[in-house]
Amino acid sequence: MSLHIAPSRARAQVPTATIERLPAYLHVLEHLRDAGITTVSSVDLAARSGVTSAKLRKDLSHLGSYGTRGVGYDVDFLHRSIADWLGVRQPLDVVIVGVGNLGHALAAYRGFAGGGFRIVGLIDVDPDVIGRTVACGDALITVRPLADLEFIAGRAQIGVIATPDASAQAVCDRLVAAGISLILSFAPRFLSVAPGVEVRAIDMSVELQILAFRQRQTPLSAGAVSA
Amino acid sequence: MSLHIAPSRARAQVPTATIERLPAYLHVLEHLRDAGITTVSSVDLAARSGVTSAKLRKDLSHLGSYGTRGVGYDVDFLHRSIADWLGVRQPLDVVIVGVGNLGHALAAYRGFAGGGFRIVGLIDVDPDVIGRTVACGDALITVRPLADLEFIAGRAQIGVIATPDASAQAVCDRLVAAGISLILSFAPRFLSVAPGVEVRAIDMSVELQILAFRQRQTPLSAGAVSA
DNA sequence: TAGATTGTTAATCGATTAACAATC
DNA sequence: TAGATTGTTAATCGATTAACAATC
Repeated sequence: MSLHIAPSRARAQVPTATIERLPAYLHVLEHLRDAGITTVSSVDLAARSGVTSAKLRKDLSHLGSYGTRGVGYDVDFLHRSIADWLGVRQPLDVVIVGVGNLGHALAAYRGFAGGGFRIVGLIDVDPDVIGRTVACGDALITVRPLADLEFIAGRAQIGVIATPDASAQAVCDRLVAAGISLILSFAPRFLSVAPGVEVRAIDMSVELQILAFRQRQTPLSAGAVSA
Repeated sequence: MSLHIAPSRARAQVPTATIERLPAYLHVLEHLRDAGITTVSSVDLAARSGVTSAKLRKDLSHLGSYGTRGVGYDVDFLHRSIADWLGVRQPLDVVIVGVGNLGHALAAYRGFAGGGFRIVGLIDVDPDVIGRTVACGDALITVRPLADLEFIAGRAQIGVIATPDASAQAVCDRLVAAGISLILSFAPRFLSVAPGVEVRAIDMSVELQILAFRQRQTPLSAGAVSA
């Protein structure tokens, strides 16, 4: 990586692969903390996260030096350090477009609050759904019509697309036009967006296909236990 | 990769990264086919899939030679070839444990049938939900009690865990004990399983955190447009 | 001091990319 | 033939791993 551009914020580039694992560590650390465990070794934490200890130590070493040789990591301190580093402490506002079964499931999802996210808006087109109140963590949010999308999106940083496939691209375009640059999509279609907008797409069917194929290709497990 | 073991089924190992992209190509090809487009170039197909054309050609080259130089790929032939190769033609049976909002969303998901999956069972603990009939694609499936898990699992190859976090590991253990070796989990916790069992976990909160962080780290887009 | 465990090094492995010869 | 596009090569890049010196 050597895209020098700009006065460069020194923070030595952390590998993508590492970033994608950090939330998992965070989650395990929360479990440990809740269980009253105060210290953990890289071997233990790694096993609970489904990675090797070498990989875990390498990952953490990119963020800094948070452990004590001969002892391990302080659960609470490491958790705070990673959370700070990821920027989880400063919650991001989320708008969900499409309040069907999936939208409801997402709204009800307890993990959001803990992960530093706050649902600030729910949008749908169905007259039967518009106006209904949905419990999102502690808050009660009223479902608003599609016409209000721009207004609501203006208050959010993240847009979640949980609409049918056919409407996904249109919704995506409107979200981007309203200033959203982070989109999580559950529609089984590739969304094209302007440069600078980050899209992460989850397609259940694709996930199942990958899973099914992996098994077929490795009939005699090569270590198994995945995250 | 050189894990020689066993009489080795020659089929030259295809890279994991390639396998994970194949379902996306498949999906775009379906769109093209439905739109009546019969031929597509690697540049076009790649753009619609969110990858570079070099990567696409390299990926396809691992499966075989399905294009025509100077012309491109026949949409229908390439689709059939990839589908055959992935083994999508022979549908896999799925049991979903946990029929809350997420379970319902999964059951209603149209993409499953097209992707070569068939839902054969729904399990829940809630007396209000047990006995209810849910439309899964064409089929109507009745939600059965947790006690029936082993019976239903015996008829399935894939288990989907859509229960609350607290029950996930227990359900996972029972699925594995019942002979399931492919598990897709939506519980935000790491599941430990015996070697040979493949687990793929999707945690919405983790997905959002990765998304949010990516944006923070690349303030001036480095190409953007992701799959 | 002896035992334990981190943080880092260097070697290996796998994935991406650009370029182009082969060929329609 | 001229133009287009594949399939493959070789170079680059990034991620994983094992081993160990540093240090509690």
